[in-house]
Amino acid sequence: MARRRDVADQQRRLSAATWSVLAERGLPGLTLRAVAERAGCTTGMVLHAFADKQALLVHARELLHRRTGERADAAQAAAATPTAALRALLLQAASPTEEKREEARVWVGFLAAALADPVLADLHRSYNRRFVDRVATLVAAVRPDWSPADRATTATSLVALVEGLNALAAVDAAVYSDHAQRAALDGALARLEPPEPAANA
Amino acid sequence: MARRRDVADQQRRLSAATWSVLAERGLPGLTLRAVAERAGCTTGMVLHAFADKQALLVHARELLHRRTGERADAAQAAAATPTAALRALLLQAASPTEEKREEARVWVGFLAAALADPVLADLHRSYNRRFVDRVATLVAAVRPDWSPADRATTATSLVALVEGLNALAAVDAAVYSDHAQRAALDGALARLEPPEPAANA
DNA sequence: CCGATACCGTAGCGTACGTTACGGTAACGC
DNA sequence: GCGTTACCGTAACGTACGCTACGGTATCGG
Repeated sequence: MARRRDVADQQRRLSAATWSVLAERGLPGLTLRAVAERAGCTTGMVLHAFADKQALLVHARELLHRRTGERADAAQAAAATPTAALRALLLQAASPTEEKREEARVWVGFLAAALADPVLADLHRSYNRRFVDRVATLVAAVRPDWSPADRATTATSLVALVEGLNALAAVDAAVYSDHAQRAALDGALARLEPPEPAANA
Repeated sequence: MARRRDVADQQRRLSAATWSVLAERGLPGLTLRAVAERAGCTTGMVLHAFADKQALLVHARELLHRRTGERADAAQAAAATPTAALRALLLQAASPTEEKREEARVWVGFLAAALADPVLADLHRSYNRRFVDRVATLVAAVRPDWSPADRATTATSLVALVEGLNALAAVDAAVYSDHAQRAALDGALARLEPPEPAANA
């Protein structure tokens, strides 16, 4: 062995460069040359660290999942009740932060890329199902009286609404404004909270 | 002038070839060479009819809009009441037809492409707002007692839910099955139909 | 019946991409 | 201290893309 440089630091710098390119140029702009230029190295080193373009794509997809996952964890942890946690988890996805807009754009890009790339499609399914499970768990905590089928339907509906809002807001921020997104989620969440814990029907 | 061949027929054949390529290879596969090969001609003629790659993209985007618009018209026309029309319009978007899966995939591709192409972004905004207006009109007919703000929120929510379901179903048909999509839309539409036309609250 | 003209196929240019082969260089073992 | 070895920059190859220049061909006007 010889010349052992800081592999972890390289990986970190490449991750930062990858996300920087993704946020600025979108997924079609995520070329090996762009990542190398942003990281201050050459394509040789990038391919030495990733071996393949698809490995870079998988890494970038994991970056997106980690970002959204950490934010979801934080939103859930800050809430006291399951109802508040569910609300925080979903509303956190509809915020006017530029960081969120970046993530929404990147998410749309990966969604489109997954249509032609089976590996990315598997990743997308896995991550999305994890999100659905997260929402379904909170829904079960909020409404344990509902049937599992109803809870599952509610969870998938909420996820579809959130992702739909994010995807549409990425292109039309005027119609799908922050206010519109919050109002849409409030309306959907209203079906979970009965006005009074009285007798059913 | 000399040699006037059937321009309309050429346009029709190119449209069919364009959609065929789009459905099969997705938007990244929509190259001039692919369209030419599918239409049985060469890139020279394609560029003679479209002058530019972006003109082909715009034409393809209009094709998608026309397809979805015609289907929406048919769904609305077959319904008797505004409630049924709204339901038919939204449910029509959630059907197990392979044709619909194609359209959903193409829609996702154009959504992602709009993030980097201002022309496609304008088209997307225009078409999507037309869809929102269509839904909003039906919502206004169903619930004239609601405020315009509530009706607008409901319309954008329904559109976001439908597009989110379609986009997610394009990648994960198991979780977002036909049954799941119908159940999600039924739940969202339930908020529009009060159980009895009794007094408010 | 023939020249002019609109049409379109052929071929290729320039570019950017992923990928690879190779050489230089710096670090570790002995 | 030096040879070995891992590491990475350089350069280029092959491919596919959008696009264009040019020439052949079929069609219409006279």
